[in-house]
Amino acid sequence: MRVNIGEIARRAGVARSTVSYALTGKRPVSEETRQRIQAVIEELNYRPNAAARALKEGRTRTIGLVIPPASQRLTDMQLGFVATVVDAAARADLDVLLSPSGGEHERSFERVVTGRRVDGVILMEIRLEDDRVTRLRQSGLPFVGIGRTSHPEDMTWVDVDYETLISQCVHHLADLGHRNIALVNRSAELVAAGYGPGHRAQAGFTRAVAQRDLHGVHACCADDAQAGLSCVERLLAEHPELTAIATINETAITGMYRALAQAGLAVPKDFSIAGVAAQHLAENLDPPLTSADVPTIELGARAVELLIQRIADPGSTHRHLLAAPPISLRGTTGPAKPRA
Amino acid sequence: MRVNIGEIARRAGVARSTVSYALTGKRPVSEETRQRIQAVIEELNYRPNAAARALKEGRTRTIGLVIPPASQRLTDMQLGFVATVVDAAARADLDVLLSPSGGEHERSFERVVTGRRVDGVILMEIRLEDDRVTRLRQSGLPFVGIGRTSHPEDMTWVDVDYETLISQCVHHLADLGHRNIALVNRSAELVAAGYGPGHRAQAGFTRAVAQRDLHGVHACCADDAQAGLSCVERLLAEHPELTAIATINETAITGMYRALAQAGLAVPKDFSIAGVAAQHLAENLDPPLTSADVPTIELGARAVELLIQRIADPGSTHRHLLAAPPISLRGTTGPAKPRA
DNA sequence: GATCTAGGTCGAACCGATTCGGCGAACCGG
DNA sequence: CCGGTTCGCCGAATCGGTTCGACCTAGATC
Repeated sequence: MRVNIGEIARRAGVARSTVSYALTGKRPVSEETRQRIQAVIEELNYRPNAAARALKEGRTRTIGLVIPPASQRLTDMQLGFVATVVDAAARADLDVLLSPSGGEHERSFERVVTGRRVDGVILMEIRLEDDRVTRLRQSGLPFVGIGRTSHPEDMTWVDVDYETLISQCVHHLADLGHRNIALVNRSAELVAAGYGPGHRAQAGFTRAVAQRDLHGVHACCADDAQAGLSCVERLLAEHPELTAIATINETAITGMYRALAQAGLAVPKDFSIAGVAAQHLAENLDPPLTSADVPTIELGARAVELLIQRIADPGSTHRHLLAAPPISLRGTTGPAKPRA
Repeated sequence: MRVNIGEIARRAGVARSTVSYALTGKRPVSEETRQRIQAVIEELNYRPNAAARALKEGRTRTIGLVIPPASQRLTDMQLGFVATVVDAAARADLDVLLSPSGGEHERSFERVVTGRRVDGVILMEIRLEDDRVTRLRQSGLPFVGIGRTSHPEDMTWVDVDYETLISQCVHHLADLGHRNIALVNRSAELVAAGYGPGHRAQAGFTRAVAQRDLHGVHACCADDAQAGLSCVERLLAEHPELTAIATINETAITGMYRALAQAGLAVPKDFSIAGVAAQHLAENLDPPLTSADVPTIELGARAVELLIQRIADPGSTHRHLLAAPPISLRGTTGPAKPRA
């Protein structure tokens, strides 16, 4: 049942190399022979064995996509990245090997990196100090980060400019008269582990707060609605002066809404909230969130594009793309109104 | 820079085969030699080339996961399946090759199926009549469906028993006194294309409505919040007698909530709603949805398990798993109250 | 008409692993 | 001391492609 190139060659009455050339077009083959070969191929529904080809060619036509451990749910933004990476890769006739990293999944990452299973890697959820980056670098495998480390010059990446975006959120709120603003970050563990967006958002927040001479509160919050609810409950109780929230924690937003509603605060009349989120999520919240819509589609596609370039020319200089989309006003921010 | 088994053998002063045996343990190797080999391997950080191994062994230690085209957003439930499949596969030291199918991505599916890139396939989003199933069957590649066709006996699958579950939802609502209930299905195109859950949910709905002598309305609704909103607006206008909704459309639920709120209907006081959804989603909605929580973790893990069995013994009899989890009451259903 | 060129094809080497048959040395019992 | 095992290792074949050098034939060139 296993049909290989030798079988095709035999039935077509030619050498194996001729079949190969007919397929790849790397040397001319007479029209007549080509058609004979093609007929046999279609009759037997032959496709070259990917492993054999990979072995000889030294490349697998596959890229690795390293995602956060699957057990922890992906955020909407991460999901957007995965979807567009897969999409862009398929468009370039590349397959995508999914590899959860972190925790118990070290083996998977190792296999992908050192087993030459892929031609290159796209790395998500990068930490400021990230040993996966170190591993990839020393392995010589081309890779592109969605996110960047604290020394981002000597690697290729695309990233969201959380620092600027959160800063813009704060300025926007300040323009509306808010003086007491909280930043709801992602989980304390994630931030402690050196999660880049967490740190950069905090930096942008601190900067903007200082520039506008505001009072800022920083809070970490686990990635689920329940955590968002209790986090905002606590903030409201401990900081009665707060009138607005800026956040990068997509997953907790519905919980935040709930906490505000339970506290009798209407959005945006009594309380404002703005953030950085996937457009899809922001639009589908109730009410739709005023947010900087992260262009996951463009970033994901660009990441694949950059990776393809790196694979083609591993020595090329590193390129970067830092996205800072404008804030879309969707009505969750309004003039400041001191709380009762 | 490329270190292969020959290099290891040379440095360790043994034959290549000996290195191989030391690695796989398929033949005894003296402790002394083993350690010498091991030392060299660690020094050079050697890992066997996956393509070469796959070529010789005839298997890739990789499974394919065929997902709906990436451009269309995955539902929470689908995302849950992907996550748990990846997780379970990693646990079994299998890699996962992601392949979007449908639309423009036919090539990707073909590559995966006929190029022997994978040892087996998990197929999501199966239609009642599905040519991908036909293709897989004729290719002889082991596969497991998450979902099933209209002739489900001769394939291996796990699935959610939408028919029973929606029927239970209707009975639950009828028990609460509701007499006029709508089923909000997924998109008309999806149902028209023979999307199994859509048809089976409709069948269960029709059955239960008949059994309890109710008045039932069936509506299709695209997979987003906006569509949910307009769908329910329309239902409320055209069918003023409705007091409850049963649904399998996860993505549209927030929109439905919004429509009810805009119509001045409180849930569950004035209007009830129940459905089939991923537990994570149901719990995080506001208010949390009374729903049959699909055990994505168990189903995903079982699908991988069944696939591993099929790969090991392709001739084994087909097994099935039909999940019908109990309904979790979360407070979106209450006694019927005729609308004003 | 001899030489050159280009098209078309073949045969063999090669990619990096696994695996089978076999061989020498050590060991054993009789 | 000899025949038979067992242990440890080696060499070669193999998986299914790609690719390089070589060869043959026709047609073009001078």
